[in-house]
Amino acid sequence: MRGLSPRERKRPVNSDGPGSVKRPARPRKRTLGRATIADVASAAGVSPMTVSRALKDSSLVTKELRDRVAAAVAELGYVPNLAAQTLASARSNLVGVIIPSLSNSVFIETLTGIRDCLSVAGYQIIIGETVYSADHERQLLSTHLSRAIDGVLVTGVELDPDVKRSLEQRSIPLVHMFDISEDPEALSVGFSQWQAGYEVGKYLMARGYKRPGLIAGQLDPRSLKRIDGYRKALSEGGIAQFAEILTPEATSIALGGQLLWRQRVAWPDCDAVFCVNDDLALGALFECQRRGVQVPKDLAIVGFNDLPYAKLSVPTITSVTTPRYEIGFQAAHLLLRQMTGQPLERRSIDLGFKLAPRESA
Amino acid sequence: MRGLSPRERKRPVNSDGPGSVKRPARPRKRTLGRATIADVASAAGVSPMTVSRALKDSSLVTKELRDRVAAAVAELGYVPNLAAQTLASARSNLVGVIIPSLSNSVFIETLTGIRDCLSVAGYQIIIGETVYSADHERQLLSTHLSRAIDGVLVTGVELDPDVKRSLEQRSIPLVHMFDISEDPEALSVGFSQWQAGYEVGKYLMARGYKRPGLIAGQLDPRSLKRIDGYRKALSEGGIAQFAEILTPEATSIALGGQLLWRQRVAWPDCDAVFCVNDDLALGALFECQRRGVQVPKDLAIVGFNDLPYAKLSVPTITSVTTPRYEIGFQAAHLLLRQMTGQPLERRSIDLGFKLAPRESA
DNA sequence: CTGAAAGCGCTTACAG
DNA sequence: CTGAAAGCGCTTACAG
Repeated sequence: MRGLSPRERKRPVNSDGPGSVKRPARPRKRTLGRATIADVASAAGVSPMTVSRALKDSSLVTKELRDRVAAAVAELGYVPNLAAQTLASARSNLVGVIIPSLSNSVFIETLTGIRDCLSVAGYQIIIGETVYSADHERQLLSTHLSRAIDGVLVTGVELDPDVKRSLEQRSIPLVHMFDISEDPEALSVGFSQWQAGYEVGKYLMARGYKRPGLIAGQLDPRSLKRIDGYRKALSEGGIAQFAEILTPEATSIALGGQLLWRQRVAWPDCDAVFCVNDDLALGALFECQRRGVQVPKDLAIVGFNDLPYAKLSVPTITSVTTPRYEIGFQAAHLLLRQMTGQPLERRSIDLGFKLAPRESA
Repeated sequence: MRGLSPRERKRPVNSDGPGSVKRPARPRKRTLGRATIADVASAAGVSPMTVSRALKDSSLVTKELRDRVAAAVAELGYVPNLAAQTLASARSNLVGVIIPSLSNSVFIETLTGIRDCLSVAGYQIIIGETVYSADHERQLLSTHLSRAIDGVLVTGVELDPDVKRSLEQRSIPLVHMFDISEDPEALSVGFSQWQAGYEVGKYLMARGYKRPGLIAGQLDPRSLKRIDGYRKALSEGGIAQFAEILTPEATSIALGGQLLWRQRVAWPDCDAVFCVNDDLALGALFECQRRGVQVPKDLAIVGFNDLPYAKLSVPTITSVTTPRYEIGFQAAHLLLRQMTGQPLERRSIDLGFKLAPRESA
């Protein structure tokens, strides 16, 4: 300790003087026994502030003190208390991420992108699943607010007005993902869902399919936009009546099979189906295989998102490749710039999508 | 406010007396403008403690005050600051969950089970992905420690000794998931991975397959145990040499196809393959279909975990159903009891597994 | 049932 | 470059 007298841990001492009328409460120990910054400080023979600085930005502290601090940290197994840090600095280094569902693997890569971008900047993420419910979303945001998040990433461009207000009120930066906001003020990273649906429709028409149908579950805003774009393309191709099965049920491979068959029964003359996501498409493909419907000869199938199995199934599934990882990464990057007050080149980033023609259509 | 004089927000006032030598620092505002418990208190005409109590356990406060507090909370849009709560109470209401990977959908249901159990008890979870690396796991735990987690749920029964020590040191409850610990002290919820592999081997032998092989990626401890059990069953059936392709590569549907073919080339006489998980099995099935290998006639396929597609693919995939949701729920429940100091009926819970014979084997 | 005081473990904002 | 003081927004532990 190089002759430096270690400082005492400062705690008010109960010097109950003779003049005191009421007996003041004794100082109470409420500590957990974990090493604190004060422990490190006294072990290193410096002030807590020096420890704090050495830990944050070592360039502010001389090498000698820095080394002493490092040694003390290692020796005591000191782990900073982020609750205290958050309270004192009013920064949590926490970013809230709101996604519809973890079971929809579409969002997993996005989470990875977010994490890859944010972790190097020292941020952690807390994930909230809305389960496609606005109520849940509101609830989640409130929880996130109580954790004092520094920013939020939310799936979709539509947001509950109350939620929006409380974020603005606290000036918590927000970036939308998976779609492009119409609001010029809003930050968003994604692609045009409508356009993607439109191009699927155009593609099927161009391939010569005469009677394309559609199956969809979930019916979240993004699916609805794809459906809308798809319809537009069909109308432009002269198709007036849509052969669609829509249901609010949660999407799944199993649901794909069910919807496909309902669709077949209702419109046996359809020669193609757009499944608004790949899980539905895979389920539809399995159902066709089981029922002896040849894909694409009897029925063409198009999925959406290009999940890993789309290029591996037999036949491979025509789908739309979406930049899921990139959406997460870029959205996080944009949020980072906003949180740190850096200038933004643009407020919305359209990452596009890509139709991937394969064997099924 | 019913004639009650709202209390002033107590902040030290700069009464710089004439006797003072140095000018004391002015009190500094560092607040964010968000309503605090003190704001609610003065709006409701009560003390902060009453607000705190009304919010936590309303039975401690008279209905009248409770209502006044509720009104003030609503009016001010008060959201409690969990960082302050954590710091003051030394409880974070945060549970750390360590899983290998979010992209492996096996763990998603487990997360749901955990959340379902913990959320009603008022706990939030923070997820850490180890990416199957012990280093990452150590790092994650350290981050979780700095967030002052009240408990941890970790995948697998093996744990870095350092990590274990620092958890014990802080007496943070820990429950292992997905396997049964041999350590009688440890808490664990899962099933016997070894036994599951063993039964797959027995099943294939019983079905008359003469030359069963195996493909595996990842090679995490649980896969290795399954492999081990599988080998044991084969040995007992008189098979001395194993037709296996093992690789540490991350598991995926695509990898399943590759490994299957390598396995075929190396051992063309194999009549069955155990794929240590369903993704490998699905990839293997696709590869067979593409290569014209009939399943199960030419080659039987068994997967593991019984993911949704296993019962939907054509042919359906024989697999082992694992209680993933239940593991999460029960593990969380056990952790909850441990965290709240309730007695434990048993320290390890074997939830079992179930072989699901289907078309592929 | 209610409240005043002190403390949780950090950092901000100063001062030197 | 370093440190002493005060404060962040809650709760604990008392006292009445």
